[in-house]
Amino acid sequence: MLHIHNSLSNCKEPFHPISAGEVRLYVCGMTVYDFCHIGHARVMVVFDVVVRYLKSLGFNVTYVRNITDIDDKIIHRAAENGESISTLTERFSIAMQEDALRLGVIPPDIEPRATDSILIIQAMIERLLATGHAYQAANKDIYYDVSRFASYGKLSGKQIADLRAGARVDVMEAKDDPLDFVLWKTAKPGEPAWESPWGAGRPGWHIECSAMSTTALGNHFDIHGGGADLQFPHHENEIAQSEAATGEPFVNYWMHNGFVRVDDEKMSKSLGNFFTVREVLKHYSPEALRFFIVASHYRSPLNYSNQNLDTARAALTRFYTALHGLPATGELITSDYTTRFHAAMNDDFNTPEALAVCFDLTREINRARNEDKTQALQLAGELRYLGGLLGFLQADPEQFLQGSASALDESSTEATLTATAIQTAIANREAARKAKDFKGADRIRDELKRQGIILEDRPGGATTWRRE
RNA sequence: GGCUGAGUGGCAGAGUGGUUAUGCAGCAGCCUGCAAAGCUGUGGACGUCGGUUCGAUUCCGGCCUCAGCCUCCA
Repeated sequence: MLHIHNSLSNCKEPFHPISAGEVRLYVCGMTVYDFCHIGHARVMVVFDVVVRYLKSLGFNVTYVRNITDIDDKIIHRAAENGESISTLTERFSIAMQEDALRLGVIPPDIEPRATDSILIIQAMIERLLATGHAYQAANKDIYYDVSRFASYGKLSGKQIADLRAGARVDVMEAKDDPLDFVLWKTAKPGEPAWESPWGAGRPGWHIECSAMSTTALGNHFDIHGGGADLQFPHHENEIAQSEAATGEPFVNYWMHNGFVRVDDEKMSKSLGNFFTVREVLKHYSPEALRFFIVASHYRSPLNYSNQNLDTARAALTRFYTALHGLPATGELITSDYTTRFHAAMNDDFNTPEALAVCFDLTREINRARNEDKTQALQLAGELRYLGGLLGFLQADPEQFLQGSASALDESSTEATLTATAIQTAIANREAARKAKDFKGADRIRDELKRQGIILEDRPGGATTWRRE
């Protein structure tokens, strides 16, 4: 039985979908004005694992992840760059999708954009005005009236009174209450704008997710996810908007992933301490980055460091070394390892524990490979299957082991030996060994090692190689 | 200040009221011409002070430290 930690109750709860056999899931995607950083990668990978696992349990999953392509930062950045908003957002939407693809993230079923959703956003604002949950201020902006939504704060565990006490006063705002938030912003001269009953303007940030999620998934759906920083106010506001506009409960399970940190500080665009996905992928394989993310529980903080990425790479080498020479047989036979894996994943997607099972299975494969090849093949198939549920171990082991970890780093590719050159060196060493010229043989091996090539003499007499 | 969450062995990171997490690194053995890989064994831990208990790293309370949210942010 799958249990999910629900931010609404702050407890693990048994998961029951609204419609048997179906899961409808919405995740807040990114605002496209810059490249994805590791924090974005984490959201994408975490929910990719959630989706893969839900599917493996037999659920028919509808996964929606939006793209925010209009907001103040986008407007500023486009102005800074001297490019149009659509050029900027198109560029970074494509970059984001490329990054996701390289990380092995299965694309969402629906990827709505705010600017394609203006009409449904306006329709939702109309309903909120009609039911008295929103008002037009003196400056023509439309605001949500938080005081009209009794359960405001239920997701973030905040009391309206506490929020008011700590609210920062912004004299420029025309709100009735500092907690009210904008649904429709009147355009200033030169700003992008859409016509509306309330004048030309653009949607506020929160309303787009309410409009897009309920349009794609219905007024009431199963899971809504995103980074922990969105819990308040973004998700709190989404609940307020959606439930006021539809009169129905909005979401049953809220999932929030923890942050990526650098030196124990949150990685974020505003702090400027972020590493972009493409930057990291110059030095590490996408699979290593994915392993690094999955090796921590999704709600825990994740500290970014080269050392942790190196560990991830070493772990993958161990897996692929075990899989090497044990090709897929086509038939999947599962064992107790799969049972244990499921028990871990059923416990709020406990991927570190699931990985521990994979490591145990790996040891079993290594034990079996020389004694019982049939069993080894079977276990290898099981490992590939379980790895697939986490989105890795699907590559050809030889390719993984012989592909340079930094193959994407242009500066290092030119110095890399070709496979043919390595084979030649191995043949020369073999000849030296046959002639008992171990000094000569070792010289060749040391030379290869110096260039990042590790030789392994197999029991049968064959020599295999891999890159460090 | 309010509200969350966290403090585990050299590092990363799960978990549990009494019995092996797991990976990397270390040590020893097997294997090897020597290595590498692999296997076997092994050392090393639960912020702090109290309480509950036959027994707590695990439950409860105080304290200390850290992070996050309360403002754009995944």
